[in-house]
Amino acid sequence: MQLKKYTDYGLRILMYLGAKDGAEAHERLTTIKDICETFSLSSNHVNKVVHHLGRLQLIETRRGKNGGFFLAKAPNEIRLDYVIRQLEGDEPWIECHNPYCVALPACELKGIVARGKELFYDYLREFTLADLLKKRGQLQQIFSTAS
Amino acid sequence: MQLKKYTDYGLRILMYLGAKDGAEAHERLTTIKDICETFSLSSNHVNKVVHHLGRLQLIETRRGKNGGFFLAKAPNEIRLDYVIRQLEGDEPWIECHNPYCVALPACELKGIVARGKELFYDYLREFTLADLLKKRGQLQQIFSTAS
DNA sequence: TATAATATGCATTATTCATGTATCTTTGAT
DNA sequence: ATCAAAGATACATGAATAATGCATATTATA
Repeated sequence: MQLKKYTDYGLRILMYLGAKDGAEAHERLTTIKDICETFSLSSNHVNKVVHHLGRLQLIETRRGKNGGFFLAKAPNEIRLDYVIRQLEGDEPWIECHNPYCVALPACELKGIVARGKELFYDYLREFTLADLLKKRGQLQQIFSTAS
Repeated sequence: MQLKKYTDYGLRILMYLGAKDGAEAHERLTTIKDICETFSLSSNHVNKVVHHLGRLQLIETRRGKNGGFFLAKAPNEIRLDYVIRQLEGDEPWIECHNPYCVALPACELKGIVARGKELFYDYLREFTLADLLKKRGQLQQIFSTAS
């Protein structure tokens, strides 16, 4: 029971972009290479996450020379429940059908777990990317000296 | 992001035993074979889960001929948060150390996710095995005609 | 037109969960 | 006593999915 690295990487990318938010346009432009060097990750996976964040319209991506990506919304408009739900995938946390469980018609469990899952996301809903940037200065410093 | 089948099987076993709770001693005695036939599961995995439930003192196991296992506590004393935490393992839902994340010193995320996880378990804490047995009659019927 | 960036699809590897096989230990029945 | 039936235990194998790698297409700019 753990979030995927995929999701984790997505959040780190948003934090990286958020730390630059408000800077000049050309300063904000970040490449996959930047992310990989900063967090010591392989470019393939990051590539896919960036693409996904683009499809979700959380970031804007620019192809071609001098391309890159940047936040498409203000940090306080990017809710954590949405990001995690989307990157993680939103399947039930308990599998009643694989293999099929005979108790299913009389089972109270699936509802309880499903409600618990919603409470988890309800809590995340209270936070946005802006909350992840409380120590923005420190993050900027970390990111500028990493790589 | 999903509970393990291992955990799921554990809960099903408890439901099976709970449906029999209160019956004569020899009626309550259940074997791994019974469980496997009822839920169409392989005995190996169930074996391990039963052993685990025994170590947790949620069930009492009896080796040897005419052995088996049965609930060691009343259903309303078996809290779901405990069962799931123990069977599932209680690691953090986000991995900051694999690979190590440079943002860690200034990261607000791990705390938020950890708190969300606790809210999930806090909710489960409101329920016991007894709550999974609301439709006890129906469950008994299902279990007696399955296999 | 060359180059540097993302986009995309497919292949491979790694990890973890699930399952299988074998054998040991315990206990009751014959 | 011995046998058989049950869980206990250790190790091996298989399956699923996540993570990573590779190749190439597409796009945009200098």
